Amino acid sequence: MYLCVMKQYSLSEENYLKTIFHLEQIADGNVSTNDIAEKMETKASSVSDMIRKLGEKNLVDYIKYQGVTLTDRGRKTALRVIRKHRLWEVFLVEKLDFQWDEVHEIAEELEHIESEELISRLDAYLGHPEFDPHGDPIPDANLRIAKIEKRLLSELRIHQRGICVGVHESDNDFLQYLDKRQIGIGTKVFVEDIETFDGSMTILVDDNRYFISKKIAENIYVQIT
Amino acid sequence: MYLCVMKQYSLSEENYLKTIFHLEQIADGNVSTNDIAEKMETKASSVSDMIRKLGEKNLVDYIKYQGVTLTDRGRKTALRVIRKHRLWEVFLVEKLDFQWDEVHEIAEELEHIESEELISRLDAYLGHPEFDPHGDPIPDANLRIAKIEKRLLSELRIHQRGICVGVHESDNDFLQYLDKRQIGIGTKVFVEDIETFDGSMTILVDDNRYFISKKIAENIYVQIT
DNA sequence: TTTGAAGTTTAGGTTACTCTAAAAAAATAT
DNA sequence: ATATTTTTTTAGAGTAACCTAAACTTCAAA
Repeated sequence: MYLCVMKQYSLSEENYLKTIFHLEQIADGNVSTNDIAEKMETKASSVSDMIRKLGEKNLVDYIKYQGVTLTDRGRKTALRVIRKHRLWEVFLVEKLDFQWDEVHEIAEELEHIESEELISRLDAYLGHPEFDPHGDPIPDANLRIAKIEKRLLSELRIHQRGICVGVHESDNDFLQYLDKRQIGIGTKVFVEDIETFDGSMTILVDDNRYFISKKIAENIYVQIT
Repeated sequence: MYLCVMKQYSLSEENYLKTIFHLEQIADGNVSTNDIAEKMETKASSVSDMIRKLGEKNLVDYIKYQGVTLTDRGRKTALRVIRKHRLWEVFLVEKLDFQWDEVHEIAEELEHIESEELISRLDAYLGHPEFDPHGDPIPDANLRIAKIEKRLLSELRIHQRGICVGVHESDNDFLQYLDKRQIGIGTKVFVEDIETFDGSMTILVDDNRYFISKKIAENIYVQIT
């Protein structure tokens, strides 16, 4: 019996699949060429080329001018990469003491290391974590991914309480902004006041009172408590 | 003050430098195109192309038809890659419980991950190891590499004792051969007899007597005790 | 329903790396 | 010293990924 595990997909292909996966989560329908190009900081023509190729390999369903959707195979491949990315992030933070705003770029590289065995051992070594340092769920070995009841902090009403469970865009500057205020995954927040004019909020975190813009509130996920 | 750490060299360039470094260790003079081609399992013409390019980038000194030597810059780059490779091997064996014959291929990929910070933290996490699982010395942060008094087991004379400190070629089959006989780094061996005809040896390891061919003995490094 | 703008694809070119085949240089044997 | 073999380089071409510019669809406003 032969179990040939060879290089399946190129670095570039994996990155496209990952991006398409993320865009599918937001825009419910087909993902457009332009959206992919923007997210990947490349040109639409390059994207066109690549999705044709991904189509031929049965990783996406693609009709010209109509955008793409991942096939089952494509989605699984994307999830495998995302699993690796998030596990490495946990490793970097938990074992190597990186800050949560320092790990994304490194994990972008590590996520393309091939070995299945490596990932399964890493997963065990980390104690099968369910969430990465930004609160995003980690697909398990069967690529099943937890869905949690979360909503944006900006959706909370006055005097509601919540626990911070994640961030929307993990931009480094934003993560540092949170760090400075000691806001992280698990932090309890209380909405003291909401400015109806611009949607900005006054929140209580531990014994501190912070004034945050709507844009900030739209970037933090909470679970209502 | 700006410290711009950008992608210095391509995966392919790094692999060439590493190979040239290893070949320089063996053949004392210039390294030939053909030797590089053979070691890298590629064609001499590809090598010619690449060393011209490495020459232009001041990573090797290259005179046509005369082979190459690494420049200081080239050697440092090679050592940086080797440092990463060996540290990752330690990680895989010590933390993820891989066997010493399972780590080479994975480390071949991991060695190209960029971040200096990552390596410095990994190094600290592993306790600044001096040797990798095969007994090869790990260059330190300043790229200094330990030299140890080692010689091939085949060079020992009858009735001499030694401690196994490394292997010459870490071929997987060979490593498994050693595993089966419980021979590893630190194992004490005693040369009971040498067959003058073919150089094969009878050795004592713990309470076991093994008969090994000259080829095997030429692949094991020992320190005489 | 046309028409212009926006979005998408195609055509053709660039770069990095690889290859085969042929030419050139160096080493070796006669 | 010349001929033959080996080694090395060059020439020319292929592939993957990217780009610009031009052509083609689609969509939406007039």
